Amino acid sequence: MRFMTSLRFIDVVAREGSIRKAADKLAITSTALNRRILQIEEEIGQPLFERLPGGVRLNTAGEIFLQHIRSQFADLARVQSQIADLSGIRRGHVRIASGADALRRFLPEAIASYRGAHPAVSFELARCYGEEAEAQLFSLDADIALIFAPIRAAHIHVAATLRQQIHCVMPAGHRLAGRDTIRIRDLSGERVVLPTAQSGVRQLLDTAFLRRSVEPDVILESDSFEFMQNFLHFEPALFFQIPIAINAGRAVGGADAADFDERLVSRPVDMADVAAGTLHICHLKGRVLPVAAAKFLDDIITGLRGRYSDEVDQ
Amino acid sequence: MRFMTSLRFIDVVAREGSIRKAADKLAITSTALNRRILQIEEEIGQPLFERLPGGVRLNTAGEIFLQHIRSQFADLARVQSQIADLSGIRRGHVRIASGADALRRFLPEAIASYRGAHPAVSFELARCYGEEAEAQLFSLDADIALIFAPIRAAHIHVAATLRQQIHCVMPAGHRLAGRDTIRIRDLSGERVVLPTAQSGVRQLLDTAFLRRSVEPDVILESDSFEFMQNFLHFEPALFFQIPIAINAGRAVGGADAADFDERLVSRPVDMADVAAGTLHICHLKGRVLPVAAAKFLDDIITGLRGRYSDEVDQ
DNA sequence: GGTTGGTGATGCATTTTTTGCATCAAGGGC
DNA sequence: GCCCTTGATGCAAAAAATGCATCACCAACC
Repeated sequence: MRFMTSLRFIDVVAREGSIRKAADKLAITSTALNRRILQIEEEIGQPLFERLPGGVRLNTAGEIFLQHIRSQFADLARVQSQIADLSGIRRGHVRIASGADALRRFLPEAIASYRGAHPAVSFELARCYGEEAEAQLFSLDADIALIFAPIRAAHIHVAATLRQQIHCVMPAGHRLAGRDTIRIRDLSGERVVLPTAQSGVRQLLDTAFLRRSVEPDVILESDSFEFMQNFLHFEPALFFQIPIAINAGRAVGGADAADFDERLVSRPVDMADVAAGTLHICHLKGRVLPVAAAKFLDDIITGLRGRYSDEVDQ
Repeated sequence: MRFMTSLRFIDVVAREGSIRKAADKLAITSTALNRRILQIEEEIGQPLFERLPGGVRLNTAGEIFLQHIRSQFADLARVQSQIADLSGIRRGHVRIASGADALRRFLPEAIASYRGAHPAVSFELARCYGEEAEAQLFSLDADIALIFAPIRAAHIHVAATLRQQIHCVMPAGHRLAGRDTIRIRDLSGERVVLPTAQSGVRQLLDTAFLRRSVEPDVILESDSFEFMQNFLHFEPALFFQIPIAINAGRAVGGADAADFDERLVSRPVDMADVAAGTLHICHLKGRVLPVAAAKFLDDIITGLRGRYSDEVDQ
C-alpha cells in the first residue's frame, strides 16, 4: 500500500528507537526516512518523537498517533480481507498470540482444519506469555490471543473461556501411574520438571505447593513443553500440563489418549489441591476483526463447545 | 495530510460520480486523478469503481473501501484534536446534524456557551431530517445528531433522549390562549400552520388528528419554523413546536418565557391527545468522537439534565 | 580532557514519481 | 449517423523523494 509507507515507517522507527536502525531495516537511507518523519511531524503540527542522543523516542503525541497508525493498518487488513471475500476466494491472514499450552496440539489441529476449508488463509503464530499476548493485541500485532492466565487489562474482550484442570504427566511405569488422580502430597520429594514462572500452569502449581507445604525436587525448569516431555524419556520425573496441551481438546483419559506420547501417561491432579485454571480466548475490545480471524475465532469456539461443552463459557 | 490525498480523491470521485468533475473540484487534471485511482485499484487488487458511459460508480468493494476511508479520516481528525489537546489549546471542530427544532434556540445557546469556554473550537451545523441525519453520521460527515423522530438504524448510538411534549403556539389574543392545555378537538376548523411531513412534530400531529378525527384548516406548510412564527404576526393561526425550539431547554411556562416572542404564547397540547415525542441526541455506534465533539456532547447532556432532569434519559 | 562512535539534521545533485497536454476509443442521446 | 461526454494512454515537463557528503550534538571511554 503505497499511501501508507510513511506511516509504516513511523511504526518501524518507534519500534527500533532509532532512525538509522529503522532505515537499515527498511532498506532506505536514514536521510530519506528522517525527512519523511519531519514532513509528517510538520503536517501534524507537532513533533511525534523526542530526539535523544542515542536515538528517538515517541512523545505523548507520537504514542497517540502510533496507536492510530496501527489501528489503521489493522482496519485496512480487515477491509482487504472483506473485499477479497467478495470475489469468492476466502483469502486472509490470521495472527495469533498464544501461550505454549495451546500451541502444542490444539492450535496445530485447529489451524490445519481451518485451512482445509479455506486454503487461501495464512496464519502467523507468536508464542508468548499472558501480559505479552495482551500487549500484542493492543498493538494490533495479533488478532486473537489464547491465554492460560488471568486477564489483566480492561480493553481485552474475552470471547470464550475454557476451564482446564492441571494434569500430571509421567512415564508409564511410574509408581503414581496407577492412581486415578494425583494429590499434591504425593509429590513431596518427587523429581518434577516445571514450566517457567511466567506460565499459568506454574503459578497454579506454586500456589498449591505453598498451600500444602509440599516441596518437590525441582530438577528442571523450562519454557518448552516439548523439551520437558522428551526429557522424561531419559530421566523419570513428573511434569504438568493442561488437557488442551496433551490432546487437542478431547477429554483426557489415561493411556487411551491416542495422539499422546505412548510411553507417558497423564493423570489429573486432584481439584482439592490445585484449582482449575482458565484458558481465555480473546481479542481487543471494540475491534472489528478481519473476516478470516473472526471466522477462525468462531470455529475454534464452536469446536471447543462441541467437544468440551461443560467447560466452555460465554 | 499529504499521505491521505489519494484517499480523499477517491471520496470526492465517489461523491461526484465522475472523475472529470472531481478533478475540476480538486483543481487537478482528470488524467492525474484517473491515474491515482487506477494505482490504488491496482494496490487493492480489485477495481473500486464501475466505469459507466456517463462517469463512474462505486462497486461493492469500493463501498467497503470508501467506508474505511471515511472512518480513517474521522479517526485522524480525532487523533489530531487529541494531540492538539495535549499542548493546552483545546482546538477542534464539531459537526452537528440537527433537525429544525433544536437549532432554533437550543443549539445557538449551547454552542455559544461552549465556545465561551473553548474559543478555538469551531462548529459546523447541517439542518436535516431524521433519516438524513443518520446518513450523515454514517458517512462520518457529522459527529453528533439531534433527531426529533424515531431512530431507525441499528448502528446509531443514542447518548441521551429528551421527552418533548408538543406545544401549540398562537397570538397572545387568541381565544385558546386562556387555556392551560390545548385539546385536539379544540383545533377542529382552526387555522393551523404545519411543519412539513418529514418533521417529527408533524408526524405526531397527523397521528393525533387522525385518531381524534379532527380536521383543522391547514393554511400553510413550511419547513421553516422561523417563517411560520413570523407569519403568525400577520394572520392569526396556530402552529406547533416542541419546548426546546421555543426556549433553549428551560421549562416552558406561559408568557413568562423570556426569550420567546412576546406577541405569541405557547400552551402544551394535552398528552391524552398527542403523545410526547423524543429528541434523540446521538452519534455513530462504535465511533470514538474527537475530543471537542465528545466534550460538547457531554456538556449539552449534562446541561439538559440540569435544567430538565425529569425528561432526560440515559 | 580529548577521542571515538553513535545520533539526527541539512545542502545539493540525481533519480523517481507525479502531473499535464494531446489524443484515442467507447457508449448514450438526439 | 452525428455529437458530446466519458475514462484511458503515450510522452514530455514539473515536482517530489532519495542518496551522498557533511555538520552539530551528546555520551561514554581511555
